[in-house]
Amino acid sequence: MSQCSPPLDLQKCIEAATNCACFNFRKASRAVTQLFDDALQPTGLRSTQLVILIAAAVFEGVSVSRLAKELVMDRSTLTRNLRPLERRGLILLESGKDERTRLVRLTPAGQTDLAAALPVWEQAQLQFQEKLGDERWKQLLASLGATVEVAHDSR
Amino acid sequence: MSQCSPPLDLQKCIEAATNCACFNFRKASRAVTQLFDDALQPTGLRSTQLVILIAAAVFEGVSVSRLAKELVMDRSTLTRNLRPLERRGLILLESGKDERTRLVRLTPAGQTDLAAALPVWEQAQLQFQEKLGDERWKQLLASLGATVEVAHDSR
DNA sequence: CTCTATTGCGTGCATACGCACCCAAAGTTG
DNA sequence: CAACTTTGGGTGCGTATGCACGCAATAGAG
Repeated sequence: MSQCSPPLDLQKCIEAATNCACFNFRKASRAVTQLFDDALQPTGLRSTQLVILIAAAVFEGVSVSRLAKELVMDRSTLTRNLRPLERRGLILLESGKDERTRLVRLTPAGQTDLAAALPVWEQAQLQFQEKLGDERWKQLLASLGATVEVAHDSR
Repeated sequence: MSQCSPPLDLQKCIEAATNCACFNFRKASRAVTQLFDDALQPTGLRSTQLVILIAAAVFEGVSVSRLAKELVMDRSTLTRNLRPLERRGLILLESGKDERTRLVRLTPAGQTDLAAALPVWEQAQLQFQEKLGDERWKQLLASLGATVEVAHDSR
């Protein structure tokens, strides 16, 4: 068997570590998540949970599947992410006319907590924007959107 | 008690949903991760695992803590992420001179799998770059780096 | 109306993520 | 050296993530 495995190209590894889209996105995502989780701590909500509450407010009475599509998230992931919020009484899952669907609604407590968290979120967001530079953020936001389209919609 | 909770401003919610850095980063991160996990499936490695193998190759014999810092990841997260790779015999954790440290090394099997996965990764990366636009990706990569600095180093 | 395909959700499984906490080894100070 | 501090790691807990699979309700075909 003269078939030997290709030698491990360290240079390629370094290049991959530097340029990998997946790695760099995940890394940035972790860093930003921590920043926002930190800021949101006094609200008792994680950034992921705040996002869900916001989406529940905007898409009042939406089904789980539809909401998952909006958030570009697996349906089963959303199902589980809803659980802690439901336990804490911030959202409610009720059946629609179609007995299969489960409609997501904000409870009054959820509305209160969301309303209280929004200013805290805004503060964190503005601080981040400022530190990154408004112009750069604007551009970055557009690129994040383009990335989702490229990565998700072409699957 | 005339102290009523602030009314829930739907417009603010929509604005938050649209602009939130955390949400948009996490969303993009999910989409890109799926794209790469998809592409990497024949290699038997997830994108997160490939990244760790690459890092293990580049930082040969590095400690867990140091590697976690490099990857901008919690130490305990890395500890657990190493486990499946160790079980599969792709990496090895050995003690250093300092009895506290655990040094991460690629096994021969790990080197083989990594070498085999690199071309697959490159294919996925190039495809993504091409669809997003090379110039845009270049810019985006720089902004991702700046984001990590802003979000992480300022904590 | 029955049979079948589709749709909406949930669960089991495995991994990914980070905080709080604990333990042991190494360094520091008196 | 003994006592304290710092450092490197792991674990318990709870959440986040998605795939494969299964179940029930609906829609569609005949």
